[in-house]
Amino acid sequence: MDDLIKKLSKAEFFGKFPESDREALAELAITSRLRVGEYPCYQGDIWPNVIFLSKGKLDWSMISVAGKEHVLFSLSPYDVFFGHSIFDDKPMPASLKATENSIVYRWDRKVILPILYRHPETLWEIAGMLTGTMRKAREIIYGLAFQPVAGRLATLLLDQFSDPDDVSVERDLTLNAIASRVASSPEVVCRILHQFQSEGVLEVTRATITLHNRSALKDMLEPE
Amino acid sequence: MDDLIKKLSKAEFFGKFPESDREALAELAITSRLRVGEYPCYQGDIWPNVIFLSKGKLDWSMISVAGKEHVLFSLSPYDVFFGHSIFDDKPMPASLKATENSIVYRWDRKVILPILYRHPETLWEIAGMLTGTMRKAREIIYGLAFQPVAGRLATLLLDQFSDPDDVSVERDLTLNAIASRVASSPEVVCRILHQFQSEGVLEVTRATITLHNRSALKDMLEPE
DNA sequence: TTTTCACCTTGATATTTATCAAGAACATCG
DNA sequence: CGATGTTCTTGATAAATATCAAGGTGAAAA
Repeated sequence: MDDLIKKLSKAEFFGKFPESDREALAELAITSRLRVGEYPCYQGDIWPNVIFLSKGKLDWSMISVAGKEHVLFSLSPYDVFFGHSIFDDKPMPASLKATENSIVYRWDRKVILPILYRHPETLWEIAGMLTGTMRKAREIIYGLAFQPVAGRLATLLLDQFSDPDDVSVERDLTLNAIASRVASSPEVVCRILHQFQSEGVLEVTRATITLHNRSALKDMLEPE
Repeated sequence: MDDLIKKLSKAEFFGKFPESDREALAELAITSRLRVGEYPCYQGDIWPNVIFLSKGKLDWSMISVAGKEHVLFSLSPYDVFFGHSIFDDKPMPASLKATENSIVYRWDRKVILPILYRHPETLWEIAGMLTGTMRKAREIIYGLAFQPVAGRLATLLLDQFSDPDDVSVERDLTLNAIASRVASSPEVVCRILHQFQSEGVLEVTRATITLHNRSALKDMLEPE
């Protein structure tokens, strides 16, 4: 419990709250333990909640009528997520799916709204968070509208190698997982990865990816 | 001036404000007249403003490094738009472009923020508006990730024929304009339009489009 | 150690989409 | 009314992507 209070203080959003509010939040939180593959919230649900991810990983993903999945982004520990329905009571436009065993704290609108209203700046901060998500969505649209699969894959890789010193990463994503993030198929991803390899940009083995030429990936995105 | 106060009261967002606030807003608004093709805000600008469109039409669109344009949605009279920068001081992710001669009222953050803070519920409403745009973005992503051009075109047409009684619309969009909304090229749009015609779904002339089979368009989106 | 299973890899092929080019239809303006 | 410029249309072609199928690889479980 004290543990949760401390964790909340590390969250970008709740960190700005006064300690007393965090205590109240910790008091009211509903804890869930999620197994890999479970969905705390499913596309189409009315789900007026706020969650705080304490441990694990959640994917925010859409599922098409044909059954394909597209992962828009993931939540990591200390992330806070506001369900769309909390603002407009309409169905959720995508699903949350646990890709690791996770621990999640949840508050219903009825519970959290009074606390949020204690300090109006908080409400303004919410708009800031939502703007952040809108910017992410914009990047996704940009990729889909203007870039070929190779470009989207390059973006994803640059994201994985975000630390300029890292030249090698464990492959924690399967080809299927990658495909569902770049809106393509595992076969195509496989081919492009090997094409990058043949161009000397990187090296793939079953367990790792080693980056040899970061700027080649960047140039692919902003030609010049 | 009184005119503006009255118009503001018809806006979804400002309509919920007390009259006195609308008066203050009308007082502080900066008016711009825009010609077709002008950009009140350009992708990359820091633009911490709120605008109210009184007359005309504005497109919210992204431009790729290669120079292609993708229109995400349009603003119509009485729409209110919050520039992303107002929440996070970062560059705007897309541009606003006048596609008709327009009249726009604008408030800078410094000016409007005190008024918004008068009533905290207002701040919550903002989150609701942003959620609305996020839902639009979600639809766009869904189209790009899961649907072929024909499907996106079908969605756009159903949108144009939103009134179930309308079977014929003036073509106010050129093939180029349509292409930049479905992220494709005018040639491809032209072909698909004629393909729809040959299937008896609709009829295209230079000036109008007549819908013969609305459900065929819908079935295209949700196969079954 | 063998079995099993999920994942990766590659080829062959079909489909979709983009692009280039050229001509036709139409509207506008002098 | 003719000239001009934009928009539409269509063909030919190339490129990108999806899909199906089959076999390979490695890790974990029995």
